[in-house]
Amino acid sequence: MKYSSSKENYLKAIFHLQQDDSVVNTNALARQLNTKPASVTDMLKKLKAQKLLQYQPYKGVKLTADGKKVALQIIRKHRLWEYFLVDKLGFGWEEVHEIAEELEHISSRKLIDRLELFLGSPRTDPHGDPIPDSQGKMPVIQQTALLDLPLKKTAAVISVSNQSTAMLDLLKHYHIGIGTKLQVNRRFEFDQTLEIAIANRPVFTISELLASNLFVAYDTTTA
Amino acid sequence: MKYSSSKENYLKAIFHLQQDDSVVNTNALARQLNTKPASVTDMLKKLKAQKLLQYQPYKGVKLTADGKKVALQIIRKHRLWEYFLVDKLGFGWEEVHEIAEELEHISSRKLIDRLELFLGSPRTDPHGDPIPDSQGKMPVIQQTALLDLPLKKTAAVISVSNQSTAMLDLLKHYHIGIGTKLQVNRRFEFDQTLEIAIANRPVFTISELLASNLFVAYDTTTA
DNA sequence: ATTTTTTTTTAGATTTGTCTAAATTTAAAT
DNA sequence: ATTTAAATTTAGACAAATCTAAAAAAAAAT
Ligand SMILES: [Mn+2]
Ligand SMILES: [Mn+2]
Ligand SMILES: [Mn+2]
Ligand SMILES: [Mn+2]
Repeated sequence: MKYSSSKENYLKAIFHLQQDDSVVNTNALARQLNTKPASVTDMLKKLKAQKLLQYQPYKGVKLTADGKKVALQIIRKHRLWEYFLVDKLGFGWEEVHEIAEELEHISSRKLIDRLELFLGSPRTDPHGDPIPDSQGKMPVIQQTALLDLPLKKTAAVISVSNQSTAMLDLLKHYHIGIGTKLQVNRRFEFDQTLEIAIANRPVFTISELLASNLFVAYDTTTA
Repeated sequence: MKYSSSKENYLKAIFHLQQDDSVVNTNALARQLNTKPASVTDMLKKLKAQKLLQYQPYKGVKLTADGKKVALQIIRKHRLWEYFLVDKLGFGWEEVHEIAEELEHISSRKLIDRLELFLGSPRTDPHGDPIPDSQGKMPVIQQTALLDLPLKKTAAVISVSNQSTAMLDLLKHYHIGIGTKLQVNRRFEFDQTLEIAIANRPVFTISELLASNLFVAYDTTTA
């Protein structure tokens, strides 16, 4: 029931790359983990021997129920620590990911359950991603792409799908974060740029690329 | 400037075994680290190559200034995390050591400095041991062995030199912890047992072995 | 001063996780 | 249907950290 940091990172990466019941390829994994395809193949054999994933040579890989369970515990730890770093220690949301990559491998179950309580059982991490509960159940958060938001409708940013430092830097520049309330004034046809309005601030425009990575929630009750 | 967990554990163990400028032997280190003497020799050669310690075959080992600096940073992290676990997450002081053994290897400097601030810059950990500051300077805490405490003098427990689970269990049983105020009523000559009095509690006796591992502070101003 | 015991080091293996280079399989293009 | 290209796996090597068994050095005992 105890796996190396390396194995935990593989399981987490596979989980993230695995949409629905699709299969994950060796090269994609190697890219995600900053390693070489040959190393991935080696590790897949070991994880298969531990029944954490299904794997047939050349045919890609998929987590078993056991593998998913482990992955979800790592994700739980990662996101709770991120919340701690931002909410309790005052870190910016763009600097916590790296540190959480280390903290997520601390093994004490009791520690993480108490941490959750201490934090007040938050439902999402600082990037808006849902935090699995201690059973590994991850709440599905209803979200709409910012690109699909009707004009002039106020909505709150609830998650960002790309969390690269470059992207988070840009969001910081615009002062956009999880919970920021905004609306789309108009769409410019020429380059698909969006004009954004935030209360008490001058309007500004953002690129389609940025918008495509922002997800929002808004009141859907019929007026 | 970044060392493996294993190397950090070696440096910390040597630091703890090294009184004043004395030399540490291979066997003592092996015992402390739950490893074999042959493994210790291997590692000492690597640490010497990194100039973290002075080592001549058969002649024992001693930390260099650099080695001490690294050891003190690990000790700082260990004790701050222990404080966090007890003070913020509500752990008992006897259950935090193991978890801190893992947390002490998290590398972010910024994390530990912010943690210290968040905790209010405590001067000692839950076991009464002093916490080195970010420069690695460790405050010396004036302490007296409980065995040397004059009879009927009230004193506060400030540290325990043996932190085995067995010992901490026993202290828990007696409801003795850091900060507990007590006095020694009398010493029994036959087995050197001490009779202890704590306000609002029946008196009880403790063994000489236990007493020899307890350190206290008391008012030394002349009456 | 030898002999015996203890401590420490060396020699040679092992495990885990990684890599490069070469071989193999699968997929795409002609 | 071949040929070419891309993806994946194998073969062999390496670094880190550990171990067992044997050799060597130092310390203790006679
Ligand atoms: Mn990680
Ligand atoms: Mn996150
Ligand atoms: Mn440790
Ligand atoms: Mn402690």
